[in-house]
Amino acid sequence: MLARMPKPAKGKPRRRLDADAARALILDATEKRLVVVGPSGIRLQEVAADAGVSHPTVLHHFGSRDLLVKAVISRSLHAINASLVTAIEASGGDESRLEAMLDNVATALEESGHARVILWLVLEGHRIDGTDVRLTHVVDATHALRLARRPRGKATREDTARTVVLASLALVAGAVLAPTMLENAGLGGGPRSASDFRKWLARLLLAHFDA
Amino acid sequence: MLARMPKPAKGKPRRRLDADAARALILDATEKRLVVVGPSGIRLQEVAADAGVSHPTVLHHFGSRDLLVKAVISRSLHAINASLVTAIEASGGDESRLEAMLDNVATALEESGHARVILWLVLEGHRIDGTDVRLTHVVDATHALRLARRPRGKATREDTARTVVLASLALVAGAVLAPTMLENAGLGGGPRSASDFRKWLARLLLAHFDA
DNA sequence: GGATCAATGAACAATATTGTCAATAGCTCC
DNA sequence: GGAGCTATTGACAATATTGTTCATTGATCC
Repeated sequence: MLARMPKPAKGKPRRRLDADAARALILDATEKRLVVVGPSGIRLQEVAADAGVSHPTVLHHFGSRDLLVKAVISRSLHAINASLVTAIEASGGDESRLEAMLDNVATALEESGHARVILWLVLEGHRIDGTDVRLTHVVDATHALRLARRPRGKATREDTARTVVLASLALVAGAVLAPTMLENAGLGGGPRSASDFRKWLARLLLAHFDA
Repeated sequence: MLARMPKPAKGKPRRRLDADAARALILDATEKRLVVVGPSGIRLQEVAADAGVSHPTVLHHFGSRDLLVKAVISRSLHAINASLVTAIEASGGDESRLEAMLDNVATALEESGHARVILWLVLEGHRIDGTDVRLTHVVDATHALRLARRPRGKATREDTARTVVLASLALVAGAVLAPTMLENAGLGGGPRSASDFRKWLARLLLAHFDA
């Protein structure tokens, strides 16, 4: 007895999207939370509210909170990969434009909070294997350019790989703590300081390539 | 009526520490959690279990979860500062030992998970102002050594500051994602690879100083 | 030994969060 | 218009987490 209270027959209009659109909408909201609070900070109610649905709807489309998180992580990693590839390719093959390339990658990492996502994932112990982020391609391309620029140089691929790793570390970490560190080191604050730092880094790396 | 059920007079021996010892014990347990799961991942029950007390005891000593987290963050930042200072001082003033210094700082950042704590804090939006971490001192010391080494050089303090920032970014970020990145870049995995990378970085920075 | 003080924990309360279920309501096809 | 499908949601359940209360108990002081 006392069957579940039937609805009072109120008429709040209900929108209905097809499954794919709903999933995309929810994933968008989830990704925003991912950037800000990380995987473990994602809350179904907040995601649902941001997406403009109720939280059972989220569960209906993704099965569980865990599956939702996995889905958004997977989608984010693909997006990160794509944005990095385009950022690098947009800089052209001219390595004298290394500065522009660093700027492109840096903005790609900062906007949409991709750098934050990478750090969240690493801190929380999620695996980021070669399927997700491909550094070897960057290394190969960079090394080819380097050899083309200095045909007689005795630059090893190992050296180029380490240079790429250094730049990656600086850009990923820089996206979240360069402001703090630059300010703290006596260099000014603001985006200008970070931009100048990248410019300086580009010159440093080029000088290393030319050494 | 029905007053709270009195204890069944069981006799589990109860240890009793003075407040400072208890606080230290609890802070130790909290810091371990901080390194692994970050500030927002700290749970009173887990901390209490690790410390061997009940969770009301934790609240008794710290007032609230938030105050506990603030206390452990404050203590961790002081510890980080101290360990970095000793790591740098232990490397001596000889800048040809830059490699040793980078190794010392790197191990200081990795052991006890100090690098992880720094990144957790930045990601979760906690302020790390100049009171906590002092880079200007490192910059000043480094610049003085640089000038002493190359008295006629026209190295600016700005350049030295940027070099220090680059090294800091590489070491902090490297502590958590160097293994992934090195492996991903085609350089091997394991601590050996990271150590080689730091050695390479030391040579790069010294070369820059000598340029 | 006895009194006093503080640390401790069992039980409870309150809220947050995830997940379940069944009824409702858009949408498409006929 | 009607039937079928399923996206949607209100209500509920179950657990997790933080915080409170109070009796107990270890330690110190006299």
